[in-house]
Amino acid sequence: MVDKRLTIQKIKILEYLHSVHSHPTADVVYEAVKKHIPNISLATVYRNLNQMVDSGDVLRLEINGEYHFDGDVSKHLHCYCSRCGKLVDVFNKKITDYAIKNVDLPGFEVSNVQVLFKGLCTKCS
Amino acid sequence: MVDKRLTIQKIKILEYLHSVHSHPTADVVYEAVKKHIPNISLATVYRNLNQMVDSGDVLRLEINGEYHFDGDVSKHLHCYCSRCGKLVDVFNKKITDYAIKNVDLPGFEVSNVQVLFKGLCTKCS
DNA sequence: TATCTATTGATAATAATTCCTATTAAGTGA
DNA sequence: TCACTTAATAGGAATTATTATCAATAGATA
Repeated sequence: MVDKRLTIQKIKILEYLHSVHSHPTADVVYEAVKKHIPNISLATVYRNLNQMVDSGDVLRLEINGEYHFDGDVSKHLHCYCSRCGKLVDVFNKKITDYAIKNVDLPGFEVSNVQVLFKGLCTKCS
Repeated sequence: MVDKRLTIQKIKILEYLHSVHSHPTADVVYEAVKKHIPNISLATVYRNLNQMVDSGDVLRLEINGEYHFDGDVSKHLHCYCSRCGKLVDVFNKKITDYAIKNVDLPGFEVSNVQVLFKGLCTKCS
């Protein structure tokens, strides 16, 4: 019995996400994967990205009304420049660990913490 | 010389945001303010909400592809139930303070930290 | 290799947000 | 108080990211 099939589309999408640290939007992923699978559909990209988010293999961030996808699901934070739009990773396990340890939400079962620093990057400030 | 005018629309929008803790979407704000200003336009609500976000008088959260607005701009965290969609405030200054103190981003000027806990609420888990 | 059915490609549909423009009304100064 | 300037509004059209639909295709299993 099969209920999830491994297709070239899925492989190439995940491969691309693992090869970059740029937090691409679905459209950017689409353009990149198109180089390997010229007739891939944008719907397929969205469909698979959402599936990967649901299964926990990909992270989805919402910035400025758009979804950004991240192939790195290890605990890390993000930093966003409000002026130029640059979005970068921040590896600081201390902060997420501290947050989870101290949050104290009786009954609430935390599965994920998202931390986003907004401000101005070196070039823009 | 005037460059920002205080209109009834703005006043009612802000009044509404200050009266609730439900993190309404633009549409919900629109329906609420309509009770006071029946012919207010949805575009006006969006225009003013965005203006308030830019000026720092209102907070904007992105959850599930929608903007949610929060009239409380004091430092606090948010907690979101992935199943029922409930979004609640978490007042825990320790965590944001710790995050800002420990983030260590040379050159980056942090103006705001957003912390979102995702998981299952008491009823849903 | 034949079969089953999950997945795809193409495109239509949806929905949140922004844009456009004639009209209205805040704020200012006479 | 009143007229004037122009920022802001109402209403609706336009835009755009994302999702739904469905016949055709291609993974997995035996």
